[in-house]
Amino acid sequence: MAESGAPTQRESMADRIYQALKEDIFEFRLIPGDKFSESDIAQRLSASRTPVREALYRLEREGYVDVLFRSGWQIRQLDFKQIEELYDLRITLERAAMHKICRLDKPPPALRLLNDIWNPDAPSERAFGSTVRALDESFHCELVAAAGNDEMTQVHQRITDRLRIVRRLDFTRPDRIDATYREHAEILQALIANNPGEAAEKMTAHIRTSQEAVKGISLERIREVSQQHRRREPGCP
Amino acid sequence: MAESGAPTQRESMADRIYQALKEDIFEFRLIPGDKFSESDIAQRLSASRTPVREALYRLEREGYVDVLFRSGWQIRQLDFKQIEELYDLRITLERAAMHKICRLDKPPPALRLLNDIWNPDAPSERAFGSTVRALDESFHCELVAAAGNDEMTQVHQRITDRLRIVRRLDFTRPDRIDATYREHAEILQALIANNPGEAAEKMTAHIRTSQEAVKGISLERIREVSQQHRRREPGCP
DNA sequence: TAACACATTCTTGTATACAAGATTGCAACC
DNA sequence: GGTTGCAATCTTGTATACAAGAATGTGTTA
Repeated sequence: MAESGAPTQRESMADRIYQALKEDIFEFRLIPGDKFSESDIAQRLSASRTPVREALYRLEREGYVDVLFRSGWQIRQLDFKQIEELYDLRITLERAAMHKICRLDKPPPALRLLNDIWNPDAPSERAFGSTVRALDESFHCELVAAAGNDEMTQVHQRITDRLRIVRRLDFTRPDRIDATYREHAEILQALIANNPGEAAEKMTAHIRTSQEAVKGISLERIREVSQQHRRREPGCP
Repeated sequence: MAESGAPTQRESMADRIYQALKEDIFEFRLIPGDKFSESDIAQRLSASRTPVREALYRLEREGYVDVLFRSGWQIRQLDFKQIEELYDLRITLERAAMHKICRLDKPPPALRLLNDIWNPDAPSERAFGSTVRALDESFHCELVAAAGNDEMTQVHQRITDRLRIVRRLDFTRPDRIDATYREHAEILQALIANNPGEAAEKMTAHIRTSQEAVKGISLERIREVSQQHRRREPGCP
């Protein structure tokens, strides 16, 4: 649905700023601890403070930034307890999705489509690097969406966004990529065989692996990656 | 925790307006379909448009109002599919909470406290009417909180808020109050007996009952109740 | 009466002005 | 050097001004 039918309003300035800032965070151009003021952003993005504030408050409610009363804004620090809890909640939702999918009248088309990706006939069709990361994310999101509860899908999407930053630091080791293909394939097989219990167990184990990998992350690691990114695409803030 | 220790900032105007509007919605002073402008609210609450907008956008993201481009704001219509999905998600979360509670090292104190309320030694200690409604809400919220995942608790709280409007129209028939006491007591007994499966099943059935009761709700019913409220406390918008 | 044209009013979205207070830099002093 | 006092600057929170366009009411015409 590109450019959906209702052109009630062009994308507002506030939306653009929101998107831009969120991308800055995901791309490590803004990292935890970075401080800035509303005027900084407004100047950089050629806007006034009003839409900037709107975007920032949205990001604040979603957990990405903190506002310090009369002392500027700050990219929120990593909170490892929170990350654990978000993973935990993700597991709860995705397990529930497994059961819901198996209770559907007929298997959703997404199952076949995903199976084509993760059970490729020719192993050479496998993707690499950052593509796998994006594919992995959409695997989980599409499975939850296939369960048919939009509210659940939205909550899950918000969690996925929130965890993207730390997950970007994983997904480097090739053995994990191999394992991801294998585990996704097994989950899909269990779903197609209408075995929700097995699918849920395999999904739990799969996510726990990711959760474990993320535990080693530190602010230093983020700084490193941020530096690498900056060197590759210079001229940014 | 009244007036928590960090007086970093007095409650902002935007916060006050947000709370006031949310209460207006919960108390049926604003009902689905009602239209108004930012200036209306600003004048009524003696503020400027800026904090009003902030509050409104927050309410919009939480699903309570819609902004119509250059045509004012509107209390969001009831969406029965969404209500179904929210109930469904609530069941998912509360079932998960049952299992989490039983996996804790030792039973949380909340269990005993809740048991004192819902398994009262003397049946005469039972609460009535709107008190039961509030107690029921906190029963569910506190159980989820007892599971120990703050992120889950927050998501659940948001869902609870969102469903409060329709749940207020339930909880009138005395037989439902009796049943609520019985069902809550049974859930707590199952938890104390460390039987998560049974607790989850009973919780599911309990919530489904509420979900069914809510299905009969219509906009007309809300209008009626709104009129009653207005008559009782006149002088409001 | 019904329908159309036009002008007025109203609405949001954005930009800017102002207020209260936090932060910071610097000079003076021990 | 280390600390204190103070003023200049910066910051958010709120109020207001303006712009583009939607909604509405009114007068006119048939």
